[in-house]
Amino acid sequence: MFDALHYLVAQFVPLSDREKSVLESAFVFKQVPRKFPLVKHGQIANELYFINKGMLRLFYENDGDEITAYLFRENLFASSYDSFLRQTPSIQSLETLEDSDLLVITQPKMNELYEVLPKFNILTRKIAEQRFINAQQILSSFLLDSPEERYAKFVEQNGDLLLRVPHHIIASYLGMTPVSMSRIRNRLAQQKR
Amino acid sequence: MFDALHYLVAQFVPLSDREKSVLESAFVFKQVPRKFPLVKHGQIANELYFINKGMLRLFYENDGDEITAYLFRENLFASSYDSFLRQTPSIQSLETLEDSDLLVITQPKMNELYEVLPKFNILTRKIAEQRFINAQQILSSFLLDSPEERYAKFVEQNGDLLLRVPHHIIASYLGMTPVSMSRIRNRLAQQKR
DNA sequence: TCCTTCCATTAACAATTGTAAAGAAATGAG
DNA sequence: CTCATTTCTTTACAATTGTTAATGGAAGGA
Repeated sequence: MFDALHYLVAQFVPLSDREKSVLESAFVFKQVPRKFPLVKHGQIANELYFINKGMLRLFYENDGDEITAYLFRENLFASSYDSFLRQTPSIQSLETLEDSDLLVITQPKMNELYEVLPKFNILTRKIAEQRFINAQQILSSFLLDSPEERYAKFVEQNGDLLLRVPHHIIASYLGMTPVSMSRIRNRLAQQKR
Repeated sequence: MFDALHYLVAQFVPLSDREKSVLESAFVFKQVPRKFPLVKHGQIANELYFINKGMLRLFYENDGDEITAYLFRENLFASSYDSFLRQTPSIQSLETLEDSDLLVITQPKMNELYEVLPKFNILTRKIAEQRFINAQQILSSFLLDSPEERYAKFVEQNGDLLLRVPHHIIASYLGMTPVSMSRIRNRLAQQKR
């Protein structure tokens, strides 16, 4: 149950067996169905999720329709970070896209871990740094690439998601409408022929 | 010379007079002219800058033309963060937009500070967190707002920069061409009448 | 001060995107 | 298995953006 978590943590900071069990005890296993709301916008996010199985989507609610901010797959930590970090009402919502197996840690448990296991500071800092670098990469794609190039890069890096995630959710993640994405798909398919 | 720096640091973590002087001694004052290159893309960024006076721009070089990634004004830390944090070749360039007064700290000096002044960890973590939240805000503007709304928000928050920074540099920061930004300015000006 | 370079706007045209609506196909819940 | 819902694509039209080029004006360096 904790294999994937330990594997990820080990990439950032090595832990002894005893430290590993301390880490494990801070998490609670939770199985949630598809379309399950984990954070609603306006609420304060007080849980951080490690995804053992399934998929989560972080999204904005913009007068009626939903705009994807990020897609989290297996073996990633997911949360409405700004809300979780600063304990402020979230401007985003977090929901499962599939039936999911999650390891859940609460904000109070996090603070306990910081005291008992100082190395945990390094882990969260590195995760935050990675999130920043990641956000910057996505941002650069909006500045440097055309919608067509942005879609092409997405397929390169996350092609499998086209079969797992509804296209209109991917389209809003790429900053375009489903109609426009369908046209781009058509254009690229014809270029290949 | 260090007033603004101390003021910013105090917002994150309180320092004693002795700690302040330790902090000061890690920085070197540097006066650089307009259009001075601080980091060239491909190089590893080994300096972090606090801006006492002037203005810096972080930008991508995309076959010939330059796309603004961020504009740094007075009283901010500036750097090609991903390169500085991970000591990898920078994909961005950093340059002054005006004659600038900078406080410079090198990567080795930073590491010394971490050891002598443990509180420094908190400071850099919070700065990194702020940068992430900031990047996410900009990204959300690309997902949620039209180019026209994006320009309007920029004017609200950074209107003074319209008089300090060439418009084509702002346009690329907003993900549009100077021509399109000029049209948007025209449209918004007519709505006011 | 003069001269060169840079800069902002405008125009015209092509290309792309958004919007609204409709239909076909796939999916999920009971 | 069946039916209602969701999802993807296509079409037609309006609106916006990108591109290229030209102009007048501002700014910077010697």
